[in-house]
Amino acid sequence: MTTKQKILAKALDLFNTDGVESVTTRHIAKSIGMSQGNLHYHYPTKNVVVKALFEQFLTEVQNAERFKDNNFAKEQVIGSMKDNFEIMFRYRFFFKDNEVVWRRLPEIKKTTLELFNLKKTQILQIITLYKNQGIFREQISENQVLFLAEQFIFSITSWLSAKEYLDQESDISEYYARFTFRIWLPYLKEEEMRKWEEVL
Amino acid sequence: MTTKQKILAKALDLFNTDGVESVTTRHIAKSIGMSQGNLHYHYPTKNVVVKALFEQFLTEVQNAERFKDNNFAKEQVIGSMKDNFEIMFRYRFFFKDNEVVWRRLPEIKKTTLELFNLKKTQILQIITLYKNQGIFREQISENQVLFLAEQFIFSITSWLSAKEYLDQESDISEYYARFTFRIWLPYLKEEEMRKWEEVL
DNA sequence: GTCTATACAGCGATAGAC
DNA sequence: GTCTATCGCTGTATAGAC
Repeated sequence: MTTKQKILAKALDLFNTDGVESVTTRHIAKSIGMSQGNLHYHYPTKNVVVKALFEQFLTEVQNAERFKDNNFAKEQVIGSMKDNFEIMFRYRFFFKDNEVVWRRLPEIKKTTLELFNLKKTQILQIITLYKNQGIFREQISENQVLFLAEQFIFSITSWLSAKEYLDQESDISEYYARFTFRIWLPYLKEEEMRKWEEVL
Repeated sequence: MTTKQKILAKALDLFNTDGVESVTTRHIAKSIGMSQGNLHYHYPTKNVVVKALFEQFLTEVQNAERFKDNNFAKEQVIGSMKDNFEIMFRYRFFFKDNEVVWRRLPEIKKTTLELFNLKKTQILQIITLYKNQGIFREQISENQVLFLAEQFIFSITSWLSAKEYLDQESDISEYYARFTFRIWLPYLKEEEMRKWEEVL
């Protein structure tokens, strides 16, 4: 593990537990056992550390992308969601303290919104596919299906903020992947609903 | 308007737009046109200002409580939600920057969680009532109804964080009150669904 | 109540020796 | 690469005059 990697790992750890605004370059340096001056040799400013972490996050998300082969089976969807949630959880300060980070580095806000817009497109694709396969109830209006997509995005973007309010679970990522997936159930035809409930 | 009120009003304004962590007592004092020393005469520390704002918020929420007469009609529920959302929006830094506030003042975290637990009890009450009135579809499992309550809480607690990710609307509180209410629709019997859709 | 002045701590960041 | 020392700045909080 290089010095730069050590810095990033410890910074991520501290940002997640104590918050970006209260963790200083001094804290990071001290808890690795290195001088603050040396840290600034590797990363000239605190913002550069944050940016480096965000790059790391983006890379991990891209590597975890599962839908390259256009396989949108429900097990695939729920698995992909779990992957993404797991990564988001490791970099959770970007989402729990998003406002603080965004004020410091507006370009991170921009990229994050772009990323979730991409996810939204994917979800609409999946919904349309499912719709054509006839798994939705006929009584569900067009409007309500679009609403389903919004709810989905809502859940994906906000589960980390909501975490504190709902009852805690051991495996947070797993829990919320299933939670988010459960949104679909009442929209499905009865026989589909049962099949999906088995997966959850 | 007393000096203390002026300070609170301006502090709230600045906290909402620039974030608690970056707004200083100097900023607040300067933008009212008073000295920083004087501000500290009225409120000894920044945390006391935050606490005073939270007290104000709690008072407003209590005064807006509509369910004292146990009227749980859907128009009443949606109206109450709009009221609450409107208040939350005015004090939005407590929810958008909740982590920052909670790190500074853990007692605010405690009270906030208690408040939403109360809301959760209310919602379960309402759901049970509606269930007994037979408005839910028979196919919906017991589990799924409990899930509905969780989703509801999820929406109520996180709409301000999610705001940025979804498409913006002019009247945010109104928009999200309806958004949250729409969660119910696919759980309802067909004739009820239509009646509810009219309200939205 | 309101002001000015000031003490003090902690921050990000740099300089220079090794 | 790594260290120590230090600068400049900003934020919180207090003291004392009016």
